[in-house]
Amino acid sequence: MQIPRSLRRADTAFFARDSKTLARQLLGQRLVHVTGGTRLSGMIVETEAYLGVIDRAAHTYGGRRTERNSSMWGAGGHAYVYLIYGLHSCMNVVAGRAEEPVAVLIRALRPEKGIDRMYERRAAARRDTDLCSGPGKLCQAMGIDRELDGINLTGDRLFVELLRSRQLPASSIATGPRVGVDYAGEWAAKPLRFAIRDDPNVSRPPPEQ
DNA sequence: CCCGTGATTTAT
DNA sequence: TAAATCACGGGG
Repeated sequence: MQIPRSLRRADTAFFARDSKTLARQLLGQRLVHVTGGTRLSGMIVETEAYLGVIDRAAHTYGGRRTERNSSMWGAGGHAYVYLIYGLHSCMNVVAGRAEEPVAVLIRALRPEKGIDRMYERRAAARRDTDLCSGPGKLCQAMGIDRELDGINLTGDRLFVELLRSRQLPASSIATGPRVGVDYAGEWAAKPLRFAIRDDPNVSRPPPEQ
């Protein structure tokens, strides 16, 4: 089968931008994990931007630099994967440049390849929209865990395929406050969550603006 | 609504 | 060294 010429991989330059722009730019692109000789993939339909040292909701707020968040301090184009609530992995795409600890949380995918494998990994899922409709769910379905923390996203294991060269029109992007950051004061309300409007795989539709 | 679950962070 | 926290998900 012919691979479309337009299908290129996101490179270092693609990731080296501010996290808010990258969060929008990632919508409609494809996340791929090659594992155990098989390919699992899904189209990114929901993201959140984390703005680094100024952002009270970010793990790097105030310049915090710990063993857990060290991937966020590296160059853009690497993964930041961490465990939350002792149970669930969450995957971020590190944006910007080294020493600028900004990232984009991947919150939901539309499952594409390896859907049968995803069901095997996620016993609780009843339909396709249960597979990747949340940051923990998609990591479980895609087999992404802390072993992949710090991995280079321009390599051959975990990467982004660009399905569109332009970002989606603003009219098809829903925005809203980020999820689960109520502790973050004024930063909790900022519209830093982005989703493809009306996509059934979104973890929860952002409130109407 | 509540609760599991445990690494990480922060307080003492 | 101890306590609190937590970018979540599943089951009532």
